[in-house]
Amino acid sequence: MTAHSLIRVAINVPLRKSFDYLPPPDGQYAYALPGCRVRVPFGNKSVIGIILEIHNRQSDFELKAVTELLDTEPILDDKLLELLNWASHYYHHPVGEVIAAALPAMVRQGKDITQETDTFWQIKTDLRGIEADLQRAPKQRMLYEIIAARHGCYESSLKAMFQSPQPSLKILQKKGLIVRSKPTGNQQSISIKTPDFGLNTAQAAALKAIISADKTFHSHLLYGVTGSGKTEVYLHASQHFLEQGKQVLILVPEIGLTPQLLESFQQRFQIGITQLHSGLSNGERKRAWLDSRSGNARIVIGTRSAVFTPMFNPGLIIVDEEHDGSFKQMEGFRYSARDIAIKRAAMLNLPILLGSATPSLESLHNTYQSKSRLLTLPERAANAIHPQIFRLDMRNQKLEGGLTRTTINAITEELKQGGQVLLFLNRRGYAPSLICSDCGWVAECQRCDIRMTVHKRVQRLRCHVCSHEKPLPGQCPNCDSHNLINIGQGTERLEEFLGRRFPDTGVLRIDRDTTRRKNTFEKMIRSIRSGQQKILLGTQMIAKGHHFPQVGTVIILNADYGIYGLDFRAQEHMAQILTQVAGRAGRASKTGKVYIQTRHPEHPFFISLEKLGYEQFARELSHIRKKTSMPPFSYLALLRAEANNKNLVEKFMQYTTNILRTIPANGIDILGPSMAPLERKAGHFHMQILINARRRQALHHLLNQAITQLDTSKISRRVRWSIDIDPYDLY
DNA sequence: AGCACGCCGACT
DNA sequence: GTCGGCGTGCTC
Repeated sequence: MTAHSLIRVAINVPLRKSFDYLPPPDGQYAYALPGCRVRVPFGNKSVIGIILEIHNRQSDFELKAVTELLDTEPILDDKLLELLNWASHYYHHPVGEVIAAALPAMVRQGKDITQETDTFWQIKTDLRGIEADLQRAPKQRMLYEIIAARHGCYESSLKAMFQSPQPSLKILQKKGLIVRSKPTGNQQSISIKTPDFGLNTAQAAALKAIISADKTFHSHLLYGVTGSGKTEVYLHASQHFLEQGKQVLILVPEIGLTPQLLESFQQRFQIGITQLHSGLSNGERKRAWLDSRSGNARIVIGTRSAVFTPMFNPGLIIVDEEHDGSFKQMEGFRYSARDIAIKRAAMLNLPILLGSATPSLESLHNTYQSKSRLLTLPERAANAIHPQIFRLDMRNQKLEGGLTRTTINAITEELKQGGQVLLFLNRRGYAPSLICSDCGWVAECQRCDIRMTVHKRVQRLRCHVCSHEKPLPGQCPNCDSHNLINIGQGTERLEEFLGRRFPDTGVLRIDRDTTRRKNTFEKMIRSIRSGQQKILLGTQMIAKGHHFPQVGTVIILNADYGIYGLDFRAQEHMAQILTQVAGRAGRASKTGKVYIQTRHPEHPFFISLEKLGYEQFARELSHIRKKTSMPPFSYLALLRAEANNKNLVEKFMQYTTNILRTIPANGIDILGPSMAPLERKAGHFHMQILINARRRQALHHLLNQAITQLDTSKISRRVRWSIDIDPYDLY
């Protein structure tokens, strides 16, 4: 480093640039490296930034000096920094904000990250003779056994495996069974608890493909229906890398919805497993982050933002339920954790495993293009009995509680046989609209262009867009009539109806309203498995990856979204939901039944999906996308803008469109500007421009130029605008 | 974003 | 007279 070196710093502000500083005044300078945190003067305050680069280029600014260097070694290694830089460019999002998204709050705020001294526990006495002591204390016994099996263990690893191990450890220490000590060095060796399950031919082939080139980038799409044994492949593949002393990163859509995956890993590997998800406190998140970074945690399982977790020695990345929309961040820095995971694997030269029973068209397309390898797990023989599917015409039918006669008979029949019934309705609340039968008044949100949903139990009207709510009126606010009627079906109303219609049967509703409190979802899942409730109903939540072995009949109430849906992904989504939900029906012993209520029973959508099965149907959808030049055959960017003044948004959008149209570009369609499908949201007017490009390169080139102009324009400061690369939906 | 500066309206 | 509204500019 020369004396002229400047320090380029990323700061968490929405500006698409970084800032140069002079080295800190004292000898800390020598340690200043990319990836270290610094405290710097910024405007008239002091903020934390991350060093991006040390360089000796000229600067046009009157530079200030770094106040303080906070780390003596980088907290983000070069590879991770490179990934974050790439993401910043790819998503056209300010680096400072991208880096901020990758750091736990405490690290971002400049808190000390030296790991608090981690107690290392070892076995002092053999269990012989005192077994009785631990007979009544299963937790202590488990802790003891883990410490014994691993020849000693860090307390932090135990914390990652158990709720709060400290009290039990104290007691074990008092009993003289364990002792604090120095690490012996071989605690990294893994212990595999559950005996190895054999793999079937397809699983073994998949495993072989994954580990055959275990030190180079390869993308694998593991395609298999629920129960085909994907988890077993994850476990074996992980084992291969763990045995080499490497770490495994596992991304899941929502940790609360996939507790079995975590359980499987915890049961199989007596090794540091750490979780990263929204339910953690700031302290816990920092701890998990540090454990992954130090290599103390060997398996890291987390949601979206865990894709940025630093790792000491990464060996494999797994993305479970890769098609799931929750991997896409929908606001602020709008990234796809799945896509970034693929990029990260490529940069680190590691294999990546994407798993799904209903892969996204993008991932399937990658396999057709040989960018990814398709590993198919056929159904196990026991599950090969496909459910019977019945499409029920809702037209000209007398509906009871939104259900056709046939549907109700099907429920009665299943209950008679002692099985469970699962009803899928993607609408929470009691009824999606409230209208006055005398004057035609409709309950609408004052701040959004949408009808308010009736929530009967809490006696309130709620807006599902902006969460605005108000008391349920007793009479029409317009004409004082008492004839207010609920229109349509929500899960709450369906629950009420089913409770009345089947009074002797337990009914369980699972949606965001009934699972709001922590852990209720898991409790409900357990309760379903125990068979207490015979009728289950819920939204999307119940469609995600759970085995309910006693469910014999599945009923889908609003399948028509897949036909009417304006969104270009509507059919793909509905096909995924139908396939996943239908996969819940029936197990080895008897054929399951799936009833789909629709107004278009003869629509090709249903016929093709049923006839072709998911994979072939996905190919058909892919042809349509190709014809219409939509992803994965084109690349999209959505430029959105909002303001409380409609006029202003329109002016900004016109200005932006002019910029976009004057930049020469090949193979690019600019659609819009148009009002967003929901013109008014929470009192703000929304507009958007859709940019559809044949080539990614051209799209980025266009955006870079347009953004430069927008960033320097006055009007852009008066609206909130953002760019969404590879948007998940067009809303 | 967050903050300061600055220039016009309705208050003690 | 001045408190405060938000339009404008700037952050190395």
